Amino acid sequence: MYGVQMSLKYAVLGALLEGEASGYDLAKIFDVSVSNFWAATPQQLYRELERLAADGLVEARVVAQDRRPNKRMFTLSAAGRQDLAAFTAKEPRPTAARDELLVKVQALDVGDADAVRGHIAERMDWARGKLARYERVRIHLLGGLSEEDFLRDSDRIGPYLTLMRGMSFEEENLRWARRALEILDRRAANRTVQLP
Amino acid sequence: MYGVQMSLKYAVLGALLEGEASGYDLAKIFDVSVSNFWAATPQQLYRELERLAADGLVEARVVAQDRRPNKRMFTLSAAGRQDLAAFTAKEPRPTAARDELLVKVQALDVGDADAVRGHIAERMDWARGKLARYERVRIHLLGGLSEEDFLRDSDRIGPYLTLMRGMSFEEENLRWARRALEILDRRAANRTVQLP
DNA sequence: CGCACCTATTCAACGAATTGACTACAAGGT
DNA sequence: ACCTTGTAGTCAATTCGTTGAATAGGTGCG
Repeated sequence: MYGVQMSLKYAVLGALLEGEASGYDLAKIFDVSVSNFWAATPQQLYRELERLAADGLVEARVVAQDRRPNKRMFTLSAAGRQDLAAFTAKEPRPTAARDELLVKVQALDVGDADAVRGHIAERMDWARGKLARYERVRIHLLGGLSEEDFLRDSDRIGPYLTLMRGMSFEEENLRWARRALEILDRRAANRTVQLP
Repeated sequence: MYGVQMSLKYAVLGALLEGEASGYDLAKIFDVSVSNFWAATPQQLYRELERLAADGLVEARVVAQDRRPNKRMFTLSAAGRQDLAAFTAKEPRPTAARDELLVKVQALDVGDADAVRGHIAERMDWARGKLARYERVRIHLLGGLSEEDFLRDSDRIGPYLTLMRGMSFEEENLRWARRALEILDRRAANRTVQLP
């Protein structure tokens, strides 16, 4: 039935902990937060929801709307919740990184260093944008509480912890990129001096 | 011929900038450094090398060994080097994250919080090990020079920049994990006090 | 008035990735 | 003699991921 690469399944079940959602809703939720640690396209989500429904891990109902296409809303079933809980106890497999920018950085010395410089600068813009969106999500999660109170009293801190991770990841991205640009610029300056 | 997801191709070509290597060698190189930004299994590498050779981007020669199976050694061809250089100029696609640990952290509140705590602690051990190995690679890359001298004078800084990224990524991992454990432990302590 | 974008999903096709099993031989230890 | 680990790969099956396109009405903008 399922391969070993089944985290998408649990990423979806985990997202449904927030409440009932359509495939379209999930696509948006993934876009703003889940994609930070598990990216998925809408097609993947629709397919996965189909399977989860077939396996009884989610319950589906069709909601007719006027002025809009029908939508199917999904909720976590008791079996789904149990499956998700059991999943948390199993060893996670190590992270598999996939960053095309770094493939380009690796080859920078035989390639177009200026273009790569540009890519790094764009990555910084992207990271700043992501951080701003994360900060909004954070405010929303806290719901008026201080971080300390929230983390002590809330009965649902998982999403906050993963959000913290997303934020510090992007901050780290920025730090690295700043340093890399500094290094590239210093070298570019040296080159122009040494080649009259 | 090729899809749009072609970074593995360039990760391999980039790794061959270091010199001639067999599929087996590449698997080891990926394991210690490249996998930090582009993970690949040996099977993927063998398949990719086959294709690269067919396309004339690498040159292959069979080396007969006694007491060992034959091996095929690959070198970057002029065409391969050009292709790699052209690749660096193109827009990189955004990073796609895949971290199963964070899927578990997200669902921690309905799952086995102690087990997840354990997974985070293991991730810290892993990160510390990775950092130690990176530090050895760093010393090797510097070849006796100070970082400043190396970054100013070397004609190949790409690998150093990606290594920096790998190191700061793991350091960030550690910082996040420490904070997460702190939070989980504080909550666990509160629970035992409040449930007599 | 028209055009582009948003909601909401489905389908088809293809390419990429993952897993497990299998082949061989060598070196080193118990 | 046996077992494990390391070298150096290949093959087949299946799952996963990606892209493009089709459907179909609604909303906002100039």
